Order: sequence, then structure tokens, then C-alpha cells
Amino acid sequence: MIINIKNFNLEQIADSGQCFRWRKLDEGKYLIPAYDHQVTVAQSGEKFEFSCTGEEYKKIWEHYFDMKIDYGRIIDAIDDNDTFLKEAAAYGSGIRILNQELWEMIISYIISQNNNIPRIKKGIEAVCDRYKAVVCKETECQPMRENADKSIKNNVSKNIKEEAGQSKKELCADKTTNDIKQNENVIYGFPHLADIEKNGGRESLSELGLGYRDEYIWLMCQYEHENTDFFERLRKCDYEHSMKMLMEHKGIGKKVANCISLFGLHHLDACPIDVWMKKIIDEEYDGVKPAWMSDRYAGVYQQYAFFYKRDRK
DNA sequence: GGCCAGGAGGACC
DNA sequence: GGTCCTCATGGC
Repeated sequence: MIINIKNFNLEQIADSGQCFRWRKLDEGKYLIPAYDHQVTVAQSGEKFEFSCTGEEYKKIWEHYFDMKIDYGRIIDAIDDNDTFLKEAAAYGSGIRILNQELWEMIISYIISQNNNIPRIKKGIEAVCDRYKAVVCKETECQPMRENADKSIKNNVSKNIKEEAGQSKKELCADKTTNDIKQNENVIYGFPHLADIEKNGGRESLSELGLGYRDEYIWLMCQYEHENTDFFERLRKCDYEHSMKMLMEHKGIGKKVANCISLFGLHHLDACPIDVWMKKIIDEEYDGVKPAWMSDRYAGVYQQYAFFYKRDRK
């Protein structure tokens, strides 16, 4: 299916540091896994071709790409006197804040701490490859196991929930797993807690080259195992409370909690302060934290600033 | 080969 | 409450 939309640029989002698993197939063309599904999207200006049906786009991808928010309006709200942010927003005007899976964001940003982006990607890929949780073949885009639908219900917003039951068709994961490894158009899904527990647990995590972070991940697995309503409670919280709940966990400090709040819970007022934001405060604002970092759209502006500063290093 | 990476925990003051 | 040190590992 084809759509036209402004303020949407695949390459910018892929390089914005919010998603680590997109696979570039060609110029302006990406293979994107999420919610135990995958889709190929090809961009030509403001025209986008999705490999899925319109029905699936409505059910999953419209929400995933945050298509209902007008990012032009968020850019227009920037203070005219703030030259740096205006330039940054113009430069990265195709960035959107994706609605990604909460569990995946928690694990991904635990892995991200004191780590560089290429190695974060490598670590996350190692996690997915190790547990071989769910595989979705290109264009079929079907959940490949029983609880895939459940996962969607748990993770996607309400309007999507209502239709999720319709997507279940034939499953063929086990049969095709071995062939699929050779096919670059197929990606393993992000493992759920049960996949990690069933396939090696604590010891398997320590074999993935994640450094000291594997312990934090395992602690989170254990907590989630014993507190199955954790995500549900998190989703009901506002930004302030989600930060508090997240930071009670070992391995999640202020920066990681902000990333999870922004990318996993879509709190657009969350503003992760990492080494790049510190550099921006220092070099662009004479050491004084700019007002936009406390704005209701701070997380969006943070992404523009992060992308701009890092891309032009 | 040293410094850095979308940091955080812990000890110490 | 700050400030330092350490943590595992690879990218550059």
C-alpha cells in the first residue's frame, strides 16, 4: 500500500538512535521489525510504499510510526530565538518518535548504557538471534505463534487492540527457521521474557557479549516474571511516575529511564540527557540548560538536537 | 593502543 | 546532596 505524508524520513529515523534493528535494504528502503511482525517501507520524497496490506498498516504500522501526530506543528512551536534548535529541527524534520515495544525498549536501553551505537545494535541482534523468538516472513507479516497476538494486544494502543484477533493465520515458524537465516529479508522478533527463560535463562545471557549489563537484564526478567502486571502499571503512569518506577530497577538510571519513557511509553516530555545533550548544553547554550529540554515536546526536540549534533560531528 | 560510547552503582565525603 | 572510581567490551 502507498501513503503520502510529511515529516517522515526513514533514513533520519534509522540514524536517530531510537531504533536499533532496522535493516537498510536499499537507498530509502528499510526492513522494519516490530510487534512480531515486519514490513518493508520504501521512501520516495513524501511517498511511502509499504509491503503490507492497508488493514495491517492501520492495525500496526500507523501507530508504530506515530502517523497521527502532526510533527510540523511541534516544529513550528520552537522559539524563533533558539537558532540551534531551529536548525536542528529543520535538519531532522523527518524524525518521528516511534511507538516501540516497551519490553524491547527496556532491554535495549539497558544494553545501551556506556556503549556505542554499533555495539548496541550488535548486542541486541545477538539477543534476538540467540532466542530465535518469532520469525515473520516478508509480505506475509503474520504472527508466528500463539502469543504473538497477545503481545500485540498488550503493547499496541487501544484502537489497534480491537482488531488484533483478526490477524492470526497459519503458523510456520519451526519449519522455516533454518532456511530463513540465509534470507536477508527475514528478521527474528525480539524475544519475550518466556523465550529467554525457556532457552537458557541467566547463563545464556552471559554468553552474548553484553558485558556487565547481562546481570541487569536478568534481574529485569526475574522482576517481570514475578510482577506480570508491571508493564500494565507502567503504561498507566504519567512521565514522572514512570521514571520513578523504572529507576527502582538496578541498571536503569535517569538517562535510560528517560529513553524508555520516551520510546517505549511515548511520553514526549521525557528528555534523555546523554553525553551529546551535555555537549549541546556546553557548546551551544554556554552551559545553561535550554528551556526546550523542559518543554512538553522535549523528547521530540531532543531527538532533533541529538541527530543534528551527532550527524554533523 | 588509548579513548570513547545514547551510564549506572557504590563508596566516600 | 555531590564527586570519584569502577564496571565489560568493542568501535574508531
